[in-house]
Amino acid sequence: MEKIMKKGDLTRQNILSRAVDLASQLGLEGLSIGLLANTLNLSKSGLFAHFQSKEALQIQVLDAGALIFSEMVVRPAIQEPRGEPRIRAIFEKWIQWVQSKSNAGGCLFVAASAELDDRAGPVRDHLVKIQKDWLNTRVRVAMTGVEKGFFRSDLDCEQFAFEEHGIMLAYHHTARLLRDPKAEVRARQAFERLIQASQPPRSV
Amino acid sequence: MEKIMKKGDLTRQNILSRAVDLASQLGLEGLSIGLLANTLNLSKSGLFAHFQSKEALQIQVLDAGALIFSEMVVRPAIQEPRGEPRIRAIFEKWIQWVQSKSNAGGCLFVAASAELDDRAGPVRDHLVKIQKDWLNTRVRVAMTGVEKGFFRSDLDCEQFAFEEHGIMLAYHHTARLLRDPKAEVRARQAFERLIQASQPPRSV
DNA sequence: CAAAAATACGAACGGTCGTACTATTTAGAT
DNA sequence: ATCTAAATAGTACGACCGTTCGTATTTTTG
Repeated sequence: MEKIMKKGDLTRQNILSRAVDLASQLGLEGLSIGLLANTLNLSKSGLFAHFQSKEALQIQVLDAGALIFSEMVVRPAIQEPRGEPRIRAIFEKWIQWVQSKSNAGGCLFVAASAELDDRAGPVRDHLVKIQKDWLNTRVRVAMTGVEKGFFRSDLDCEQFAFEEHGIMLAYHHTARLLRDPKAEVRARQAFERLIQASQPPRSV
Repeated sequence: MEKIMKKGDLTRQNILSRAVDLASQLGLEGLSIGLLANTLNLSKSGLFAHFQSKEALQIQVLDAGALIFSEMVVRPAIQEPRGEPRIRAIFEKWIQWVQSKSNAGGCLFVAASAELDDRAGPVRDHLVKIQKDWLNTRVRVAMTGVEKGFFRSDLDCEQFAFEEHGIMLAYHHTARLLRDPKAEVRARQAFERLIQASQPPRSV
């Protein structure tokens, strides 16, 4: 049974795929229904009928983006063995995600975070949930790093995830806005320092 | 001679002050001339006459924001003594800047960076210049930290500034989007770890 | 105080925005 | 092949966008 999907669902997926691209460039607010329809050779009203409001579209764009992120970053990392390999895989895939050509406009969530951090409403709430989920995932992975003995037993895993996030944000900024070719090296260096500080004290 | 400023320059300053606020909430693109005029009881065309285009307005908003940042962060930090006090003052004032009530919509430059990182044109170029200036300032301050012996002589000062920036970005995200009350503690902890790693090796 | 220059206003322009309604086309089931 | 329901198109709406222009008002200057 391949055909669970009616035709409408297929075009909706098509729309969302393009919408994720555009939203990463123009932001969730800057993404307009008319423009989105034009780039897909659809009528504005025909496209609009798939969502009942722009707000609903924005929420589905976030979900579609999160799904891609899961497939490109979370899934391949999760199937690495627990401990060091998985921790390093997350960072590696995350870097690749930022560089990914499908992210022509930069990471959708970096853009959306800056855009929505001071707005209220369901779109913001949805973004917060997605971001907290991703944070928690990384906290848990750090915990398995502790269990496997790769990390110190007294490591503050939430602190680890916080600092890891900071490295990625600085990388995003340095690579995408400043276009500094050293950005990736800087990010890796910072990550190695974070790893080292999280490991059991060196036997001297 | 107090009156170098004609009346028009005064209102222009007023406009820019409000515009910086609004832009930090709505972004540089989301900031509209009509709305800006309304909140100031000005006519749209009267306001527009001060700038000849929205693009010019956006550039001046960035400059106005950079000026406020200079006065709230750079200047007080610079007049601290070289070395550790100045380095810590930068971080401290920077944290206060993010919390500052004048930044109701979050840091203008975080918002603008995410918005403009994939656009071309003079507004983006202007933002890049401002951001590079700030980065260079911090690199130079780190260098004086080396000269004063507070930091290791082989410290990579650009790397230091990169990681410092990451901590602030993670703080911004964690405090403003996630509304995590532990954000500030996390940021301080990360900064202490960065400081410690930058200091001369502990005599054991 | 008058002349000149700077500043602000009101109305209007062509566009695009999100959304609502109605029609037309298309697809799937019988 | 026909009927029904889903999917898309068409049209219109009021609101707001950035921008222009002509005019009125205020400020500065001589």
